Amino acid sequence: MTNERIEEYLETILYLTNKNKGPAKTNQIAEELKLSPPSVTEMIRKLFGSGYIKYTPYHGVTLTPKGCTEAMRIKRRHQLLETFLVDVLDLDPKFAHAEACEMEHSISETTLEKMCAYMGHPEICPDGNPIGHGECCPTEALNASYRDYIPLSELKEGEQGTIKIISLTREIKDRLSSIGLIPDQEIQVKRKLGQGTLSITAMGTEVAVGKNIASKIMVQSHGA
Amino acid sequence: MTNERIEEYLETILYLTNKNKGPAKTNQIAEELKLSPPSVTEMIRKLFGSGYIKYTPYHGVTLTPKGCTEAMRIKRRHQLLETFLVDVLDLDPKFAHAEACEMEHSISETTLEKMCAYMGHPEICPDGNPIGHGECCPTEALNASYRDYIPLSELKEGEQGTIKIISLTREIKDRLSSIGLIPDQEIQVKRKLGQGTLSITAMGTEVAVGKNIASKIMVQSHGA
DNA sequence: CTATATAATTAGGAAAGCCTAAACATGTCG
DNA sequence: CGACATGTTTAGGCTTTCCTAATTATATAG
Repeated sequence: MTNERIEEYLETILYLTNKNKGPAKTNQIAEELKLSPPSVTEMIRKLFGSGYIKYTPYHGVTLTPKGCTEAMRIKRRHQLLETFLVDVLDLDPKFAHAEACEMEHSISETTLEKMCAYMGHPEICPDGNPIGHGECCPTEALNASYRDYIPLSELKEGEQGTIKIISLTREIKDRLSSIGLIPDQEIQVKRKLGQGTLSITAMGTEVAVGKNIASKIMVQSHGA
Repeated sequence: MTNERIEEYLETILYLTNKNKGPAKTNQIAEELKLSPPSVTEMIRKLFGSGYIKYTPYHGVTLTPKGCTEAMRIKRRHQLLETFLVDVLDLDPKFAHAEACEMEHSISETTLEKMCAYMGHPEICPDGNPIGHGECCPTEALNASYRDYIPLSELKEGEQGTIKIISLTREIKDRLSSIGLIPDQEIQVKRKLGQGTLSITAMGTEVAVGKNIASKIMVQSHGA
């Protein structure tokens, strides 16, 4: 089982190789993790020795299939935790992200699965990114779907979309259906009333949607 | 802020001084934490240096007010987490205890409070112990109330009790009231149907209560 | 093609926690 | 009272992960 520090490095390397569309550099990793470059070089050697990364001195690092599988596993934990913290416990998204970073290393697979089940197996994160399933090396397609889903509160006036209530708890689903909104429903934004509060048409009827809930309903935009 | 290892030691010392009704011995701590005695001696010196414990070489350790406050804070986190894992996520109580041990060090105060609120500010743990509030050095009274509350599933045939649904989630409260059970209600066990399933009378009417839910309803027993 | 800026690595060392083996206290039993 | 079993501490060492300072490799601009 990988330990906490190794997990942190692998996660960062996954993030950077995706961002770079190429190897992660020593200095980048150091900056990301707020460490000195020599510390990173040292750990790189260790990760290489354990078969998690490919590594050419002076040229940077990419994940091996083994390392990528591990990194994706951690990313999934992070995303599920983040989703749970935001959707169930109603934490501030930014705070939830930081908290998930802390918790993702100590939570067990069992507990994570229970959380996942409790939320109804969400497929997207509060930040709009799809939640992985441990598959190896994220494909272009997966990356392309980034931000496919956005919170309802971010739709512009006049814009249309489809509701995707994939990641919400029973509680929020209930509140939603009580105001007449259901998954896969076509909606159009009428007016933005400020601070995320808006007035939309759904199935021909006009509905007001409050700030808190609007930021939690993920929609797929179809433009104006 | 205390670190993870210090928290673990303080928690153990609180547990042992309570159990001993006297100082915690080096070997006890070592055994509890599965460490060698010299490692414990070393950490004891550190804790003493930071003012968390009183320490006389060869005689053992007690908590100072500072140490006790800290230990109680950690104990509360542990208990709240354990309650959350059992009552909300439906984890096996034994597993939840172990998991809480891992998570209690990384979860933030903010998240913990959100969990607490989500559960409706529970006052007892799934194990029947009262959840502390960070008060210093547990009193006799606090210890005396251990196991005042037991799961409904443990009431014997013919025994009476009062329902204390202090630590349950909305979900379970709903399931409860749907079968006609409410907090502070007087009940009497009619028959035990095996495996925790039982038939009880509440407000004059007979109700069947299933295994899962019976083990989560805490009651104060009044005897047969 | 060389001088130089930038990036990465080596060298050497520190702190935290852990270990084993050996020395040392303490309380008890004859 | 003294010897011994038990429990505790000292001595010395190991691993992990981090650091700074100095060195070396690479890429680029003139």
